[in-house]
Amino acid sequence: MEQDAAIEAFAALAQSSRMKIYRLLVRQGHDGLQVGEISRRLEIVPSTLSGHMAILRRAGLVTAKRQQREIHYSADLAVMNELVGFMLADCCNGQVENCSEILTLLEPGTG
Amino acid sequence: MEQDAAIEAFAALAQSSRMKIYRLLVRQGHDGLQVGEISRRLEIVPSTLSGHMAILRRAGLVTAKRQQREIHYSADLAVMNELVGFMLADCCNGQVENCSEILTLLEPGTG
DNA sequence: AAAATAATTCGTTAATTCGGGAAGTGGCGA
DNA sequence: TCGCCACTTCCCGAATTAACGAATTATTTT
Repeated sequence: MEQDAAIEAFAALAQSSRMKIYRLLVRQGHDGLQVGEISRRLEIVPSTLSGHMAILRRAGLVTAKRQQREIHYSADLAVMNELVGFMLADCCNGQVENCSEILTLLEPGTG
Repeated sequence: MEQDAAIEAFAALAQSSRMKIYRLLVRQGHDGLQVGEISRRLEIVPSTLSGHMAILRRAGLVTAKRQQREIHYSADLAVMNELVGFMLADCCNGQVENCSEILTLLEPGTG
């Protein structure tokens, strides 16, 4: 992951509606949701929502798949991993023993 | 972690200079760096840098400690953990077996 | 007490972001 | 093929964000 990609991902998540969308898709799992359903659940008008989806898509955080008339979006969790790896790379100059915090970090399902 | 806090953290990192600052501090480990040193290394003028440090500080991503005349900043890695936990909470409706991706995620030092 | 150094706050300007209505695409059923 | 439905693109005003010089606050040195 490059810095520009990381910034794009963070910027995508640094907005109330988009964070709700992403977290909703994370909860939905692999199947995801179609745009209309997201629109109804989060009460975001289609044009606005479409813009948000494009931003999340460009950031790589979600993927789109057309099914008949609808477009299904789902969260790509791997990008979150890359993001964290990038941000914490070479922590404590690689002397991880000086930095035990990081070892206990990042256990899934904590939040 | 609340949504507003998460947004504040992401917004703080969604900016080129601030991401460089944060990653620099992550590499420096517990001791951190003083503002003047960050200013020299990243070539950011003091007033601009000060604003960036305040944003990172308010987001909880870094902590400041005065030592004589200088102020030392260091990264607080725990917040990154909370952030990821919050974003991925209830992944796949809690059925983690449907969502094995997350289990292989987030191994430190990957990036 | 005055000068020097470290960092922050203030004020201005330029650029970016956000939300949503109107209009445009593309796929599907009658 | 005509219309409908799901979604996207275009456009706009309003609000937010970014950078930096000048002035300010806080701490140390002489």
